[in-house]
Parts: sequence; structure tokens; C-alpha cells
Amino acid sequence: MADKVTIADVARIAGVSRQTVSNALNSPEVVRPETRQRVLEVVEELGYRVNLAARQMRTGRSGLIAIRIDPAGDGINGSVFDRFLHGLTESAAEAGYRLLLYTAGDDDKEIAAFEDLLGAHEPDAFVLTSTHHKDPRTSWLLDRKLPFVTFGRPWSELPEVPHPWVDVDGSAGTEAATEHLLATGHRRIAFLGWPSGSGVGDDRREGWRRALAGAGLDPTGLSRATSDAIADGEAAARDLISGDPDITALVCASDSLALGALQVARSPNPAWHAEAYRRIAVVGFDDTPVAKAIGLTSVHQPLTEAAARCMQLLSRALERTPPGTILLPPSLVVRQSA
Amino acid sequence: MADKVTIADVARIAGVSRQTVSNALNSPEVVRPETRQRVLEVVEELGYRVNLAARQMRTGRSGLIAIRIDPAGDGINGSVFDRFLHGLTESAAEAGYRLLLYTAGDDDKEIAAFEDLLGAHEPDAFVLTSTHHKDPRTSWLLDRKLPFVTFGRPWSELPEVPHPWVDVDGSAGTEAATEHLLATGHRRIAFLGWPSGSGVGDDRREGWRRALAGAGLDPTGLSRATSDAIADGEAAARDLISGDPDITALVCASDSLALGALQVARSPNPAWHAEAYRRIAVVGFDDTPVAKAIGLTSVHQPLTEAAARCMQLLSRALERTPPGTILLPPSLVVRQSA
DNA sequence: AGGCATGATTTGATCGTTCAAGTTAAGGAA
DNA sequence: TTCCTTAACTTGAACGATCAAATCATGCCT
Repeated sequence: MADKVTIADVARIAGVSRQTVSNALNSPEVVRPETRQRVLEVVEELGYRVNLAARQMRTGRSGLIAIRIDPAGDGINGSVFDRFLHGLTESAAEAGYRLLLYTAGDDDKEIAAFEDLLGAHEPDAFVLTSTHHKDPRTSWLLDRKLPFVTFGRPWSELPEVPHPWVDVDGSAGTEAATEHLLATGHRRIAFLGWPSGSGVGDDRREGWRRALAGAGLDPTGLSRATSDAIADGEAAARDLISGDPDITALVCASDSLALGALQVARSPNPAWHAEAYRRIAVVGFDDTPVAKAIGLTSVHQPLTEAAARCMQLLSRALERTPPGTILLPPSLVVRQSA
Repeated sequence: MADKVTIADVARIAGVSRQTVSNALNSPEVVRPETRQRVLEVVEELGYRVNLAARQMRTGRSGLIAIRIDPAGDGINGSVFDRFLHGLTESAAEAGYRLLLYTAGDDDKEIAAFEDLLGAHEPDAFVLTSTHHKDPRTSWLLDRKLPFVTFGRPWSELPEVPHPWVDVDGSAGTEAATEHLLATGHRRIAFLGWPSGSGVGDDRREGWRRALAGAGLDPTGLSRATSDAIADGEAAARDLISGDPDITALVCASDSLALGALQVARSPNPAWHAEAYRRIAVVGFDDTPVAKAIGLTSVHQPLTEAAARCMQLLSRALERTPPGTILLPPSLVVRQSA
């Protein structure tokens, strides 16, 4: 409380110089073991802790990792980022770093935020999420040789310069989902996703297509694209199902879409005249709390591990080692819906 | 990028001293308007940004606000904290602060984290969540006269020393929920909550009791307490409903419990012999994404506003003004379930 | 014995900012 | 004219750590 213990205090009481205390803590190998021992005892006794602001002035290292957090808590899918964030906070702490949050409306504002942060708090690294085609943020950071990792692949056709990234293999997820449906007897399996152009969305569609192709089935006419909202998912699912009476299962690019699809799948459709209730299997993506709550089968992303891997790559990047990339396999959580 | 612009650079180019630049930025009133103008132009031109580490060394202020984030993404109810966090990040940014995350297993570890942080990053203030009876964290911070706000009331009987807090009036929420049910014709309305002892839980039960009392109804035997999980909610709801055939509605202390209750409410109970499907109205608490997704009527907490109010009180606390307290009213979001 | 490499520790300078005290010039009162 | 006050700005020191260079032993080789 009242006591601000500095390195000079420790030095005086241990009977050594400031630098020796610094060395005992940061470069133990250059200090004689018994001296080091004595210093550490005094450090313990006085409760000394390095003042990061002072260290930062000399070394330029702040011990901070910056990550963007979006202003609006965005319903169902926001939880993916949040779970990742929780994991990252812990992994970062283990590596001796702390997370600094910032907000930014779009890519340009985020780059402005980079400049702000670098001038002010000077984070040692950045973690970027939701990467996309031609992401200006990664090139900006690469140009300045700033350490960063993305959670999400660089979705550009030709990755000019490589950078470290961690991602979950979305296509493997939808492929597993589709194979599960095939194994349980479904033959006409549709896909409900987003308009092509988004790396994540296209990737997830590809996994479904691959599984169908592997079973010798034709995907033509079995795919719909819409924006990521429950109501849109419901409409698209209704369209798909009423247009093709043989469809018995739906693989969706998100739990939001799947939730919309479930509205259709779980209730009889009055348009089908005399036709009785037709049960449609539905699989979602992300394994959000909503999926768990309502028994929706969904593709689970190992977010805690992804966060740990991000920190791992970041540690390497901070030592200026060439970038690594990690693609994690998701897992299918089977519940009542499929 | 390569350029580290310091206050000395600005001073040299503007033809003034370092201190005058500092004053132009921090204490404009002591500088002649035209000088100030010139300095600001150079600042703009060079893209000067104050180095917070250096400032912190002199002033002791870091521009950081620390807040704990729990390691595990905890399903449904975690989203309440996450939404609050998103809002707080934005409010903090508007006030010129940034959020620093840390983790801690329990109260004692959190206090250890306080010590770590204060020695290292030196946050200017703390935001505490999930306050409870005899919370050791608040007394620790009060003892050291450190600025902080809690999101959650001090739940102790006698608040020895006051501290700033923001909270949402839970009892008003359950009261509104119960009144809504009364208004729609329900007479026998049960409450599904947590074991007494938790401030939040007791408060929410109290609102329900108050509404019943207001309508001249007896709450005896209409309340159950259990832990906060879907399965527990289902079991307790089944117990309540099968034990009292007149119950037509359930007010729950959380969306998790409500979700469990819905499993019972929405399906016919085989135990009721010939009795037909009995529809039970259910109201949840927190208005989580799950509630929105499945049409659960729920009590909504104004989390973005709560976050903004926290920052407001924090700003005051940082100026050492006497603590303020703010109790926000929640709102009932009526959906299909009630 | 002298020279030299090596290990262990100390000393002085520095990072970029703000505080506290000092300087300068201009204006007003006696 | 002289002295004092005030406004506007400048100067030196300090925050607490680390870097780079200097010092001081110690042991080994010739």
C-alpha cells in the first residue's frame, strides 16, 4: 500500500547494486548462485514487483497483448468470440502477458486503433479475429513488422507474405456432420449457408459438398445462401424443404441458421396438404449455448485450445521466429436434432 | 512507423520547450492561445502521441481499468457478463481508458491478482462483478483507498463503509414478471430459484413474493430452490407442478432454470393420468440469447447502460468524490412462453 | 612474475514525460 | 524611476527500470 518497493530498495538491503538485482531476476545465469539466492530472499521479503512502466521505457516491452472486442453483444454467435477470449486471457496470463481490449467499427478504424495503441500503451502484439479476403489489417501489421496472430486463416488466394495463424477446419466440421447424417441413413442432405465470398462460409459449404461427393451424391439444387439470422434461416429452410420433398436433413453454417431451420423441421408444414409431419434432421455450427440448450446437434470448435495455440505462435512471433500455422479439427456434438 | 515522435521533437519544431508542449496538451489555460495553436499544429503534423509509460512514471496513472474474466466460457449465463464487458469496453474508451483483463480462481486469488496488477501494470481502477455477502475484495480495496466500482450491490447487512456500485433491481424484475402473469389471468404462480443466502437469488425471490402479496395471494409452498442448471430446473419444475395441480405459471431466477422448466411445461406429463396437456407459462431472467432464440419471456437487464453508469461512477471515484450508487430498472421482454 | 581471458559486480546514462522551481518580459502602482 | 506582480515560458530533476561500458577479482598460461 504505502510501500513502493523499488529495485534500489532491494539492492540496498541485499547489499548489492541495482543491476545485480535486475540480473538476478532477468538473467540468472550471470549472477553467482549464492548472490542470486540472497537477492531473491530480499525480493520475497519486501514483496518487490517490477514496475512495468519503467521497464517499458527501457525495453519497449509492455507485457500487453491487444485484442478487439465488438461493442454490441451480438446474440448467438458472439459467444464464439467470447469463449475464445476467455481462453486467451488464461493462456496469456500463463505466458506472463495480459490482454488489453479495444474497440473499432471497421478495418480502417481498427488500423487507426493500432496507431493509437502503439503510440500510447505500446502492446507487444495483437490478436486479430474474423479475418477475411484482402484483410488490410494484416498487411498493415506485416509492413511494420509488428508481431501478431490471427484466429482465422488468411483467406486471400495468394498469401503474399505468410503470417502466423490458428484456425478451426470448418470444412472438416461440415464434412463430419454430413457423414454422420449419411451414416444414419439420410441420402438427400441440403446445406444452408451464407452467400459465397466469405472464406469461412465457402469453406463450410465445401465440406458438405465433399462428403456428398464421397458418397457419390449430387449436390445440385441442395444449397441455399442467406444472411446469418434466425428468420432468414427459417425462410431458406422452408424454401428448400417445400421445393424438394426428398430432403430429410439440413447441414447449416451456423447455429442461428440451424435454429431457424428447426422451426420448420419441428413443425408440420401446412403446405404439404395431406402429407404428415415430416421430421428433418438439422445440424448447426459452433455449438453455442443455444445448441446445447435446445438439443441441437452442432459442430464444436475447440476454442480453448485455439486460444492456447494462438499464444504459442505469438510467443514464437515475439522472438521473431518464422511464422507457424495451426489448423485444428472440430468435433461433432450429436444431440436430439440429428 | 520507424519514427518515435517524442515531446522533445514537437518542442524543437514548434520552437518552444518540452514543458510548453506538455502544457498545451494538458493544461491549455496556462499557454497563450497562439502558442497553443502552433504546438497543436506540429503535434498533428508529426503525429505525436503521448507515451503512456513515461507519463505513468511521473503521474502514476496508467489509463487502465482492470476487470476479471472467468476462464471457462460458462454456457448460458456467461453471456450476461460478456455483454456487460462489451459495453464497458466502449464506455471506458470514451472516457480515455482501456480495459485490462485478468483471471482469478476465487476471492483470495483475486486479491493476489490485485497485488500483482498494482505492482506491475498499475491500473487506475478496478471493476468488480458478482459481489456477495462479506465480499473480502471490496474491503481490501477500501482499506487501500483504491478506486473501484462494483457491478452488483454490496450484499452485506450493514455496509460499514460505502463504495460506489451499479446494479439492476432484480426484485423489480421478478415483480414485473409476476404482475404480468397476474394480469394475464394466472392466480397460482410459483417461483423457481436458488438456495437462500445469495443476495441476487434472495432479491429475485423477494420480487415475486411482493407481487403475490400485492394481489392478496399466499406464496406458501410455491417456491423451490435448486442449483443453476437446466436439469435441476427441470426436476424442480416437475416437482412443483406435479405436487400442485393448480399451478399455471412459473417465475424463474435465471434462463437456465426457465429452460429446464420449459421442458416440463411444453410436454404433457404422463403422471397426470387422463389429464390433458396443461400449458404452464414460464418467465426467465437475464434475457440471454437462448431466451430470444426459443421464445422465452424473460427479464432483461440494461447491461450497456449499467456499463456506462459504472464508468460514470468510476470517473467520480478517480477524482476522489464521495461514492454514488445506481440501481437500474430491468424490463420484461414478453415472448411466447408467457 | 607478467599478461590475459573470464566471471561477477558496479557505475553512469538513458527511456519520455511531468513536477517544481527558475527565468524573462511586460504592465501597474508608488 | 524603482519595485512588485503576473503571465508565459524554460530548465533541471525525478519517476524506476535496463543497457552499455567500466571496474575488480580470480585463475591460467607462458
